[in-house]
Amino acid sequence: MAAGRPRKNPTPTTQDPRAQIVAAASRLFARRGIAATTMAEIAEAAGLGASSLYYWFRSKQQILEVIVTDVNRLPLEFAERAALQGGSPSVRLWRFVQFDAETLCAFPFDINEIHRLAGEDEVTFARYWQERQRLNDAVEHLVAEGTRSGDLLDVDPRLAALTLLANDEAVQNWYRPVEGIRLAGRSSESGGDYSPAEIATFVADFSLRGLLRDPGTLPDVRAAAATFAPA
Amino acid sequence: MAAGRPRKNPTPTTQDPRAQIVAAASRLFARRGIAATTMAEIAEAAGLGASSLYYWFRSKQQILEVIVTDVNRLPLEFAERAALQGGSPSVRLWRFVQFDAETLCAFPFDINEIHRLAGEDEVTFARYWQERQRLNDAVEHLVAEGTRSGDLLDVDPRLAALTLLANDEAVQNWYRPVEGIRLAGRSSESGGDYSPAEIATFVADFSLRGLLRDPGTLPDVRAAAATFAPA
DNA sequence: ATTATCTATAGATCTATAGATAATGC
DNA sequence: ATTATCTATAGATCTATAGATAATGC
Repeated sequence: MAAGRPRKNPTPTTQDPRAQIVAAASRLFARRGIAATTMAEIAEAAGLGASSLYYWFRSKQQILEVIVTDVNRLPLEFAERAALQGGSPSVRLWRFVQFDAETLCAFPFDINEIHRLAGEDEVTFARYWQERQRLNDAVEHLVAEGTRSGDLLDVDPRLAALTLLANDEAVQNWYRPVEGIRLAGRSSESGGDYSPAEIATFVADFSLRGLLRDPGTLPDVRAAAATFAPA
Repeated sequence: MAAGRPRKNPTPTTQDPRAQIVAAASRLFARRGIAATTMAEIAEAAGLGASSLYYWFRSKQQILEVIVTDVNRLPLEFAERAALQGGSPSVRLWRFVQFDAETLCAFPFDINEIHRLAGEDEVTFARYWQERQRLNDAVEHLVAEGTRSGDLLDVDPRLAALTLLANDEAVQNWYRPVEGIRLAGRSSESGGDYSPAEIATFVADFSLRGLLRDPGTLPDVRAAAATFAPA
């Protein structure tokens, strides 16, 4: 209908087109895959004509770049805040794994597809790779600390960090909060569904038990993690 | 140059076009993603003209269907053979996880993308979902058995099975045997690379430690698993 | 004047088919 | 006659740009 310029300064406007485009693209990327989503679909979902999209973003990659930043940023911020909040290395690690897994449940992108696309354009995704690096390093560092303190087994800290992060992301391989998408798991009659928090706690328990020198201390770790949970 | 019909009966011919197409498509799907791979690229990689491909396969989905069957079939066969070979539930589980993780290292498809595409066409991929089901059930059953025997902790067997399978597949999120693809992990100067066997063993140890009632028995489990390894 | 939208469309690419052509086996 | 390939191309779709148009703030 009407063309023209919407309000901008009065309030930061929840209608900000960039934010709406990003939100629409997020939903579509998660549901149909990034490569399979067209600019026209994104535009329509954001309530724009197909070509108006190019006024805000020059390409699909640039939309993806904005989205994808959060994948690393949220866990990274948590990891760095958690480091300050204290607690033993294993407590901090439990907290991190629980947060990371739960975050990724709510963020159902295909990490593999993201890595592929981000790998094809290292310029646009420079920040992504940089933060990904920091995340890897932070977790590796935390594991190494735990090993040194005697909390954790004497594992290869880098391999352990990669495995931990991959396992958190792996939840995506079968958990789908989006409707209309078939679950990899059996939709059995009883108890077919799990909540993100439930899944994340399971993964955190599972992971820590896999690393703790004395797995019997897991209940204490869990309790301590709950107490100190950063806001 | 020359058109015409190549030999067929004399020997089963390692040149079988179907097999070559599938092999070429596998490589491309793994490297560039399924959605991003065109029929023309597959044809060229298989040494065919773009249109000759349609003589063998009517669509990309039908090529994928052939490929994707192995993702479930190999672990499934292993799981069912392993069940006959005996050993305690935890020994069989260790063996399975090690095999599954190592297999998936050599099979670098994006499981998430496969699930998405296979979910969009349940007719073509009926067999895939059916075998996927059996695999889930087999692992769930194995975990339940271990819980009953007292080998394993009293976990939710379905959630544990989903997590185990997802973790094996998660190795794909950072392990890439294909050249030219950037690793998610840090390419640190020293010891940046791990072999599939090494990774799979780490994952199996990690997973079993996460489930064993007495993680101290892990070395025994490992030793027994190695001894009884099915051919 | 600036900001943001629209219509229209060029150009690239991709899927899939039609129909000609060639080699082999009967 | 059958099997398998090729060339050529129609038709669909997608990206991205050009240029007109409209609303707002100065």
